[in-house]
Amino acid sequence: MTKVTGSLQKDRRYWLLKSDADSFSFDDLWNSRTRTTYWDGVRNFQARNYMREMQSGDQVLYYHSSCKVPGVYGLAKVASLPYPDPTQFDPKSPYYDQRATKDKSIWDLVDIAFVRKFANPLTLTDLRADPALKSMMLLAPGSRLSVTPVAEENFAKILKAVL
DNA sequence: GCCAACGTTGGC
DNA sequence: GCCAACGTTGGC
Repeated sequence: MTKVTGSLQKDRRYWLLKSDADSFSFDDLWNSRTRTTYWDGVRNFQARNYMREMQSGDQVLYYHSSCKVPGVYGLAKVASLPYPDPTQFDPKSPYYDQRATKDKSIWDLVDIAFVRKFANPLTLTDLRADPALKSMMLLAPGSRLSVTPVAEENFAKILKAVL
């Protein structure tokens, strides 16, 4: 019997990350000293599981939610392997999780680095207007996941539309 | 600010 | 393991 589990894992190298524009926008990332941030505070298991699949260099669409014009505002990339989210251990953090121990991290994160800003965002309306993008997880009815994989062809289409 | 959709929690 | 209650998300 050959064990094939590992090789069957889908090769996802493109992602969409949602950020509440009020808390940390793409401009905040641009204006930060290192132009890199750690994506803390993910507290949804499915989102976490996607994050655990991330590899350094994966490309990231940076999406603003809960704002006047929701949409993709810039391009970023994964700049680390997944590692424990330190806020889960901090009783003073709103993201504190008392179930987590240093030996058993429940919530993981990756570093995200700025790549480039778009002259104009590709808005949610734009995304919905393109039938080719209909399969995007972001656009699924009722979808609230803050971390979703993006198919390579969709990623290419979005970049082409915006650059 | 509203509200529909979703995830999580906890009583049973 | 069901499911009601609750909290959160996020577009509008």
